[in-house]
Amino acid sequence: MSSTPRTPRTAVGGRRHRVREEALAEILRTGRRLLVEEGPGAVTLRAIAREMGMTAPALYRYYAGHRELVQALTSSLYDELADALAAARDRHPAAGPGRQLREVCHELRAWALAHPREFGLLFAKPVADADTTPGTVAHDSGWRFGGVLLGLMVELWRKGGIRPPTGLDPSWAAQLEEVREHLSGAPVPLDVIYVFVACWTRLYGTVAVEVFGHLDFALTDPEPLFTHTVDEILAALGEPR
Amino acid sequence: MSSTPRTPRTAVGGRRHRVREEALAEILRTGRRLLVEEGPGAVTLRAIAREMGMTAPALYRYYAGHRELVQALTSSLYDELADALAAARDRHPAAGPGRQLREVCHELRAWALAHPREFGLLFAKPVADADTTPGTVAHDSGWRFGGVLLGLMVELWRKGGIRPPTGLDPSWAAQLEEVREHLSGAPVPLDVIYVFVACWTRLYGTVAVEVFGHLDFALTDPEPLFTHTVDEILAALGEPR
DNA sequence: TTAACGAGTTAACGGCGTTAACTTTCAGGC
DNA sequence: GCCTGAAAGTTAACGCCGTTAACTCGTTAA
Repeated sequence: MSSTPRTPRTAVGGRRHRVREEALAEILRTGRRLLVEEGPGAVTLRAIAREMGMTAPALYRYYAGHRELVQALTSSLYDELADALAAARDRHPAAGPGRQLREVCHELRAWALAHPREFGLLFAKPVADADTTPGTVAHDSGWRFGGVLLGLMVELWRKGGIRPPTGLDPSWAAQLEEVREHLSGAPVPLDVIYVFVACWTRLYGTVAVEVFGHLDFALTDPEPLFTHTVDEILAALGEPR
Repeated sequence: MSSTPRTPRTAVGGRRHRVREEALAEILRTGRRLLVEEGPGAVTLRAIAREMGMTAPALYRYYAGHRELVQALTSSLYDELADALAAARDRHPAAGPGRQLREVCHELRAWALAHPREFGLLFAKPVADADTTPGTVAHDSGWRFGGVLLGLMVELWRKGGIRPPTGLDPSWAAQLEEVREHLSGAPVPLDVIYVFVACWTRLYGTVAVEVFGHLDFALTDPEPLFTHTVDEILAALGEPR
């Protein structure tokens, strides 16, 4: 049995620690380049090591295996997407949550179209395919990403424009606690969260169906459809065009 | 160079032809079982051959390679899904296209939840990942599947309930010809096709986001959300609840 | 009857993830 | 200032994968 620790105890200030951080960053950089230039199938331990002038087993000093490396790459991409969305949100800080959410939606589509392979890695697969254990880092980064959308939706709810559908059987939504935990203490009612999820579903579907090419058969330019969908989403959140 | 023809010329009535057809069917059956029981990564030439008591190179008598085999599996799954949707459509033939489309939407979700791995193979990946050449059999089977939805939408359009959004810039939709070809001569206007695509996008997104587990964080039972979404889709097609 | 062909085999190549056993380099305590 | 131990990296190997080449065997059709 190998006695190598997963995360070696390098002094945080020391040189060794700095070199290790840079190696970790280069691994993710290389993996992403392979993902972008040659597709998800090319993100391979041996290929990454080759590009870095190393051999594959050396990567086990940094990640427990191929799956963990891809997981780390996924997390970093979630973070980057979250940053892009946050930047779009803060582009016009005084414009109000409606306008800001509109910007964020379009930024999501723009990011997906500019980085289709990355978007595919994040969203084009079952989040739990009997492999990825829940509660991982990817899960947290996913929350960072979704939090940008949720935060603006909460602001819109505070403005009072949301009219949740009446008569909804509240037989669902028991895990509200986790959502509320990530909403940092906003007592959002259940039916409003329902609206949030409905809007998120719609946004995701619109972007995914376009990026994954399932729309090529019908539309040459899906942009008007997207803008129209965002209009309807914002109308559902009490912010008509 | 190997001189083996891709599709040997076996007499269509003869015994040899029958045996070959059964072998082709068994390959797909085995591939699907591996997909369902062990995930997409287990659909392997060697594994399929092993299960069938053969060796991997023998499969090259039936498919040009791994990609073509998976493609054939994809097509057969599209066909099965199309059959399921058509059956749901014909369950209540006299109920009118609105009720029928409602049934079909719920059947789509039911099929996806009952066969998540298959659904993932069909929809959880870029349709053109620099590999799959367009115009293949999968493309045709995909049309068979989408045709069930499109057909009912056309019927709804004939009923006259659709109010397409006004003032849409028609800068999109040049490939209407291909859509019309598969609509078998129904002169559907552009803005109505726009409504079709918007509804299809919404339906796909709702099902996909649930099946791929991107909703687990918020909802324990997404069924009410789905029913509500179908209601809105049908309202957009002129068939309020 | 015989020649062609379909179906299947074995052997091999290169690439993959992963493990084991080894060497080298370097940081920190005596 | 040396020494020890851990971190970083190596080579070799195992079993998987897709794919190709060269071969055998049985059936079919002329």
